[in-house]
Amino acid sequence: MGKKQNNHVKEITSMEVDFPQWYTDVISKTELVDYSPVKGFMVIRPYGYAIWELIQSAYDKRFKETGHENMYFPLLIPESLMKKEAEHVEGFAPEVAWVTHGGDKKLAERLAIRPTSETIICSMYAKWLNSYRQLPYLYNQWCSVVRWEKTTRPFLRTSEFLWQEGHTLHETHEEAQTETMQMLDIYREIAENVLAMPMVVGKKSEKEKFAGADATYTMEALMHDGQALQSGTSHNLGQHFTKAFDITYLDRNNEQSYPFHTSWGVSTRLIGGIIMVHGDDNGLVLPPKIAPIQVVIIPVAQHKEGVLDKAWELSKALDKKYRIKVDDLEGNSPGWKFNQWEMKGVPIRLEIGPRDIENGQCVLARRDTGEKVQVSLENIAETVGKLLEEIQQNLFDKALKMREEKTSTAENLDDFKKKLHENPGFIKAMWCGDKDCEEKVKEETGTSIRCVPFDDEQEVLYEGKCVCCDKSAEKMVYFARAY
RNA sequence: CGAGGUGUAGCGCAGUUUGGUAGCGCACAUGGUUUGGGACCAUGGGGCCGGAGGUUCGAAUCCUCUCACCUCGACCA
Repeated sequence: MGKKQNNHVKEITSMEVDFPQWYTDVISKTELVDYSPVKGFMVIRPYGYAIWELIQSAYDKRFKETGHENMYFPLLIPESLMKKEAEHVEGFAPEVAWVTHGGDKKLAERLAIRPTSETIICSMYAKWLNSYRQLPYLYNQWCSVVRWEKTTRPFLRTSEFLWQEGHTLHETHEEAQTETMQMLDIYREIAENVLAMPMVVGKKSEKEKFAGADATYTMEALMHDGQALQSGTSHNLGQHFTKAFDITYLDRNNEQSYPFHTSWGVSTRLIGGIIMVHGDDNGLVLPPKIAPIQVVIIPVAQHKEGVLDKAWELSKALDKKYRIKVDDLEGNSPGWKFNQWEMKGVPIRLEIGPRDIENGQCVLARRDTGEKVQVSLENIAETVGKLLEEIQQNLFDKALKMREEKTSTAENLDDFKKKLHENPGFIKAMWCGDKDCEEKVKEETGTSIRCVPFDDEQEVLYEGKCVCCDKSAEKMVYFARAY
């Protein structure tokens, strides 16, 4: 695996040596993003955007299968609307960007650039909803939102990010709860099956929940450096917003009622997760299902008779089912191309040269293991298909193994600090449920409660007490440092 | 917002201590030889040194201010 020291080649910093630098190197050298002229705002380049489009379509498909429709609301929200739900304003106030002028003229009322759209959407739902017959409302929008962040990192925390936000209304609290859980499930399903990122799911603590929610549920992934990434949240908003926005309808008993409300979102942050979960010292490793290029065909000795023709012939045999690229650029050696596409995380490299053509075979190299095999050109589509599936599965398995290796159990604070220091990652511990303890742990260890697993995934780790105090422990929770 | 760091060609850097008007590698362009793990030769184009002010005969280099970006903390998807 040793890389040649070559001064004209841009190297990626080793992730062991300097993880943040590794991340910055990877995202810029693979041309996923670039920094824009405005602080905190990133340009998503074609290769990065292609990944987003694939993530988007995987989620969008499931949203639609579960009855949701897409819509679009304006970017700007009047200040008066923003202020209607008290907790919500308070939570978002510090990071809202405001439009104050139209041309040279000062506006009568400031307009918020949406940090999230609950308020404006509720204001419209209030106009539209009259009867229980219209419920449930199952709507979603794909858009970007702006939150004026102090420190930013591409994909993980930017002042503008792309996401989807679902906003639904229901007749009953139970129905809203079912919806909230259904969407969390879909989030996890796509994250695990498509992005190959194993998730820990559960409920947020009161301290960590969304501003204005009854309850927030989350999926959390563990990165290579042992930090957790909140990867998607689903909120049961109860009637906080529907009351604040006076959304009423005539219910089955012919009485005016407030509906129950949910919202849920995933964002371009997922791309950051994919990079940090699967990546290695050679760069990106993309799960086949969201790789913009699944197979890159590299002709070897492409000037020789028949090589390029064969490469294109193979491309045609594969491109009905898979995303294929033939790298026939002259002037770059095959070796250079191997390294380039490895860095960009393409799952399979197909090498085809005179020798292969003579033998009716080609070489397949997989990105996840580096393994190279010679395979027959007959049934190449089938061979490639199987290998892509294998890679997809292997990436999930590897990520799960990594997470398990980086998950420890702690019985008390000293134990906690020791484990965290020795093996940064998730710390499972029992918790009494008090905010004081939650804050104390945070202060002393720098970790927060990432989630409280659901009952069916609860464990009794050890007999007795809260990790932080003498009270009896109510729940097992996951702690970690987080992005 | 607190601490540290960096701004010189598209990218990576040298030059700054000891001021004299900008250099290297890669990339790019053209021609040729190459091609199974980051090829080579030749020729060529491209920067006023983040910005402003000051000191000086003269500033990338010294001084002052400022801006941007990166990293680490505190806060948040």
